[in-house]
Amino acid sequence: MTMQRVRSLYWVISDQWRRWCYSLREGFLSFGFLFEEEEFRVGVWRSGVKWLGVLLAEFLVANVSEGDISDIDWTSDEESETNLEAVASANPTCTETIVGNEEASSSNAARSKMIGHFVGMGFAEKLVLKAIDENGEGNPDLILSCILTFSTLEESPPQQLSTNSDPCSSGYNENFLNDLSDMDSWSEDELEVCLKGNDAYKSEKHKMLLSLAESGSLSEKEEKLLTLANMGYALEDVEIALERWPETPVDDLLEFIRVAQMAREEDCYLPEDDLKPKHILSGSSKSKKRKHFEMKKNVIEESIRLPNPMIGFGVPSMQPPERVHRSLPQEAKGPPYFYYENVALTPKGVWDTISRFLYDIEPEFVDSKFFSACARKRGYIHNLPIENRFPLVPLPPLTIQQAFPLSKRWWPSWDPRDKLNCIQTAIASAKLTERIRTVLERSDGDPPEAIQRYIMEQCRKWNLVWVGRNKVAPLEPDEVEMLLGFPKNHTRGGGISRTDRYKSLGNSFQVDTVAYHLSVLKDIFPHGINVLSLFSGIGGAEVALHRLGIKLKNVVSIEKSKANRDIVRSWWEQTNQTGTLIDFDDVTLFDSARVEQLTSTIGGFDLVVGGSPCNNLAGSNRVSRDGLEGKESSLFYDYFRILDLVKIYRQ
DNA sequence: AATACTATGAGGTACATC
DNA sequence: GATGTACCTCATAGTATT
Repeated sequence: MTMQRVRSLYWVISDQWRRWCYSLREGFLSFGFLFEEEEFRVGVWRSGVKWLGVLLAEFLVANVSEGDISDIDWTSDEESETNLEAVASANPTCTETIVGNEEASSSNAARSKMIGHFVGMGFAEKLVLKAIDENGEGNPDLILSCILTFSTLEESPPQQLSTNSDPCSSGYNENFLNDLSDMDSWSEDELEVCLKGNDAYKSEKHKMLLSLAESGSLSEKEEKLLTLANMGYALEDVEIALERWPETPVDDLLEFIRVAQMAREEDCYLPEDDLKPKHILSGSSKSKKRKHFEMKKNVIEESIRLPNPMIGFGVPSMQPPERVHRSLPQEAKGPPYFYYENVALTPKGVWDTISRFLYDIEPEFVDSKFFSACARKRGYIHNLPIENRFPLVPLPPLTIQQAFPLSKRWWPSWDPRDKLNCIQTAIASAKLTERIRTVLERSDGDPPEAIQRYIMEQCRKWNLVWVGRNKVAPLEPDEVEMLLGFPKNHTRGGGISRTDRYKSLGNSFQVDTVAYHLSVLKDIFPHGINVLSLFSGIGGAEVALHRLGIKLKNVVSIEKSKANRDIVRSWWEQTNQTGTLIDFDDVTLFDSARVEQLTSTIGGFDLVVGGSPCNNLAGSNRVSRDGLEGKESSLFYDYFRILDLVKIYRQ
């Protein structure tokens, strides 16, 4: 790793404080790097580039936090552990260490936990202590906000490297990076780590392993090591890979190693070649390297692709895809189980970000057309088992003709549709359908092809169905309810307008799809579950669980719209639920105190379910399709925040 | 004041063709 | 590969009507 490479790292923070902190806590350093004036974000889902980032980060952490770099002006205050230590504490054991150093007189375990929590997020302990002293320990959100204020006051977030030397701010990054380039300050040990890719080191270690193998005293890990080394891979790479993913099969390790090698190949462009491991460079021409580089770029852009057919891990009506097993990272495993939903066709990079926050779990993209007569392409990220799912019965109609048998009589032969498009929040006006009718009445029999094309275009655009001779109409609200799997008149009453019914329905889950995924909970929780439902809307998740026959013990529902809350409340009473329904209106105000209180009251949430606002992601939005940072869609981060709190308090 | 209507494309994916 | 074609999308803001 050349120092030039290290210098080109920069930290993606600026106005994105929260993400940075959380990513840090998750163990993924959320930084990017610049290469030839192009920006690369690190941490892209399942792309080799993330691994490159992890590799770089581990290198930095290993070599700096453990070493004694005397000329870095961290601080004169020994209490300040520096944020860098917190970076190291992306490894949870390190967090514990820091908490453990906390004076034993601090018998208050909650305080300790709290400090550890924030330090683990990457804040300097000094700031954390200060914030806790000022705010007490009762309200973590307040403390977080206070810490952020301190941090912001003490620095201006670096877009580029500068010379900020404040140890309590991210200025440490800059010092740390700049000073890394100063080789004089490196201890011999550190240099040895840098150099250990060279041939001498490699062959010696390799020889040692070979001799151990002869005596038959190799551990499983060493055996893997030797296997890969014999295949010609650098021991250095194999060791790093094995250390990080000890349980990983050899095939996956190979991919990691390949990425590591590509990382070093990139370094070939840079002037300082001294530290380069020679075994990787031999015979690689510049054009070949360029090819690699471009390939990696594509990896970023195409890191998440939609499956075709869009059936996720399988749907009832089709043969399951080849892959029927998945392994989740330890930290993602339930309980609590969680289920997150949003539109599949977002602006680029959005699902990468969402996945990165939700434990790097691969999104399951499913089109509800396999569960309903209407399409609904959505992505779901969850930690539920994917074996032994079962669908709701009765199976809903899967074609327009089955769903609307009366329409057959009026359906013209030149309208080939058997599925409706995605149900949205607005419907066609009566003017449009009237226009279509008058156009059609001008011609006997089939209209001219141009007219047919126009009408088909409008029918697809507005999801129109044939309801009479020459007469098309938008779906009625109760028909939408049926297509989405809700009971008839679910959204009726309560003073809600027709327009708002369409809006609420258009923003909802497709119940059969969600229920199919949630069905595995029935065996896990035979006596019922406690549900935290964020962005509940008209209660798609609740209806799905109820229809699955899963008893709802306690449901805490957070929904902004009063009309929607009333709908869920009304449904709750109509269905004679024996559990308790508690509702809140503002997800941003749902803080740790509430989570703690509710957790202790009901005994822990078993499921956190929700689909965060899509309006800044959805293609229909021509005004404010701003991506995940949009006004409403950024509430996704609250989903993550609250899920995180639920996990903390459930322990 | 509440509700209904209307104008407003970009940004993708998927597939065929060259 | 490059290019062209067909198709689809959990919406919003302003205006008109009830």
